[in-house]
Amino acid sequence: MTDPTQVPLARLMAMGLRSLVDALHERLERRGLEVKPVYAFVLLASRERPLTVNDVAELLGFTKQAASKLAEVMEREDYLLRRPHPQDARAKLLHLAPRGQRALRAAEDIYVELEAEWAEVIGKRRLEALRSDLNAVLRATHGGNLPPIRPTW
Amino acid sequence: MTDPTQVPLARLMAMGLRSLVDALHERLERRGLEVKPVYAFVLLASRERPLTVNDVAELLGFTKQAASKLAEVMEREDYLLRRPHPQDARAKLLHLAPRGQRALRAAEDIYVELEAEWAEVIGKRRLEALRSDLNAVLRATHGGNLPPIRPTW
DNA sequence: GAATATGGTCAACTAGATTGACCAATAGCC
DNA sequence: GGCTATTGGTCAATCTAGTTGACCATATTC
Repeated sequence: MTDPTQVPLARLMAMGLRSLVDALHERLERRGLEVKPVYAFVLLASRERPLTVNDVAELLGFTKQAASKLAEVMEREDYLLRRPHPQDARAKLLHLAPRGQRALRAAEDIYVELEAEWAEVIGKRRLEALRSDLNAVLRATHGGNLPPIRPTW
Repeated sequence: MTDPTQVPLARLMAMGLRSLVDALHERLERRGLEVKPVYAFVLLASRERPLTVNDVAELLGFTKQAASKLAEVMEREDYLLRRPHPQDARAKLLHLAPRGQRALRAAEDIYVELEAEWAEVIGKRRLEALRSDLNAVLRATHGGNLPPIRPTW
């Protein structure tokens, strides 16, 4: 059975998140990039294609108003560029601006570093297992989708 | 090498956390316990011995003022009981009040359920691996200790 | 026993979210 | 076609969970 005095699973997740986010942003800052944690999630999710404001709201798990504000700030700070959606005149696509591109590449670099450091402790195989297991569990418990990022606190 | 288009590790952690916290609190609420996520972490950490206000601050990763406020609210809502520390007249020990005891037991029950559900997807062995791998990585990257719980956002 | 550090609280403030009202454009439907 | 409902986005006001800063009482150090 599960030992009830173990560290709770949610706490492990929380600490893992905290640890990764802190390390990422420490190293981003050393490269002169002072982005807030939430920026990095948005940039990383914009790799394949530009997101809409609503995509951001869903991704992060907050209201579209809050997502709209965030997009505005990130545009003002030159991470994003709001441009009209070619197919839908209501929507806007959040393209990566030059600084956003740079921050994204830096974040990707740093993730490679961080994952290497994790692999040094538990090994490459176990790290990949961790990744794929989490993916599997999350999709299984959320009808094939991924849940929002922001923790309910 | 690491596929750069994969879901970022921090995002997996964030979603895992979110998923567990949401599920826990949904089920706590169904049992008539309307606690905030942060309460559960404090209660679970109080299992072995009562914490001080400063312990709570360290555990969660915020200021002692904020921890003090939290303790006050949790006392007012009958989850905790602030009592003088027998060895140190400055400090207070946060004992579990009756409702806190109940909430703690409920949370433990629900964690058993949730972990069983995760195990259904990835298996018991992999779940234990996940737990021990996270533990190992966190301790290794934090000088043997565990980092705070609250994500920097 | 003086100086410093630690545990805790009070008060004022702030950042980052929320709710609610609203407009413009699209989609569904008869 | 044209009416209605839905969707994408923003503005404004508000709320809340945290912060910073000042402070007191007790412990610790030398």
